Amino acid sequence: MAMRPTAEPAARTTLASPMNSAREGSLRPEIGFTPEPTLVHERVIEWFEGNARPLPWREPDCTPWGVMVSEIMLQQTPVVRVLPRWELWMQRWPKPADLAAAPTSEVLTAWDRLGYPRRALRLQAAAQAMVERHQGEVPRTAAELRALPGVGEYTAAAVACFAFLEPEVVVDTNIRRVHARAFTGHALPGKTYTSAQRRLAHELMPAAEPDDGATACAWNASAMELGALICTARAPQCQACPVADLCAWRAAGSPPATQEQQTRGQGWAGTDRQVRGAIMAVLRTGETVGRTELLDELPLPDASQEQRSRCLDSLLRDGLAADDAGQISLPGAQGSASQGPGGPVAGQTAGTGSAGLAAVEHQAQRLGE
DNA sequence: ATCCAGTCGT
DNA sequence: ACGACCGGAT
Repeated sequence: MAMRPTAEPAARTTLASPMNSAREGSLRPEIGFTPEPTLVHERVIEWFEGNARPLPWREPDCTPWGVMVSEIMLQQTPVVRVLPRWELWMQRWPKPADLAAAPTSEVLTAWDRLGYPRRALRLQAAAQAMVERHQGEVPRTAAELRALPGVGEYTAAAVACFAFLEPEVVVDTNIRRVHARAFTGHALPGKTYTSAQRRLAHELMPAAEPDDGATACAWNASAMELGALICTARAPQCQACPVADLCAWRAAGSPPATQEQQTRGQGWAGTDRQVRGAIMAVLRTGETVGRTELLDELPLPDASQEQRSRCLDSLLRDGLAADDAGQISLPGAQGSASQGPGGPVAGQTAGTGSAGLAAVEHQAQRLGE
């Protein structure tokens, strides 16, 4: 696992591909032109070396805990909104044990307006589970990570890969889109992650030596970054894409997304999510208020009494709020202690400037020490 | 209205 | 497999 700093980048090693034997691609009747994965790997990884954003959780000195915190915060949340919260979070709770011992009210306040605050609850529950089951350390394997609260298929693979260089198949919304365009020839991947897409993602992984996760991780990080910066959902920057000439979607004439591929909007105004968010915004100020006053002061004139009440009850059930004899506040002490029936959701149970592949290499170094 | 490094319960 | 779950920006 240990890689010397002067070692040749993993991307330079020969990449074997199980798919096509042709040098540049193949013509499949039902799809059209399909590029040779090996060539795409080489191009995208090289592009990543010079174009990756210098994100702190990709720095060589970032701990696995820092990687994990970033992955949770980044769920359905853009990088620019995560950055400041992540910095404060890591400064305040540099290890899982620190977060595990923190008052939940402080955890939710620090989460601020990142959205989906149940993620903060689950992250604290995950930290507590790591203290109990993993000696306060972030576990190394995707299977162990997957068992933690708030860690799904994507996050388990991402933490195992980016923090420990495990050769996991990482598939997020960016990567699904890159695959859909470059290899399947579709404008968008569709709403649901299908088994066919999962199979394709596995087939597309570079086949490196069994013990070398660096190449797999470089491909994961590179494809993700390409989707985030170039192969974006709308107005992709194909003129700056390193594989524009290999892209199946481009080869097909860049057909627009079909109705099937469109993602239905979730809506916001008038939803319970908006009302819950408004309640949480009040509680985050640190205020402790009577149930009636709290519901009355919500800045949502269109929300019915019934909806307000229902949303507060759901927050109490989720462990995002606490009710002390009619006085509502953020939940006080650590995580699971005194909650309503059922308990809280959490329950128990790049080198500085250019970063890029250099960061992956440095991670390898650190792990080898 | 759509998108964003998704997860969870039904 | 589908909907709920936050919030800001385009």
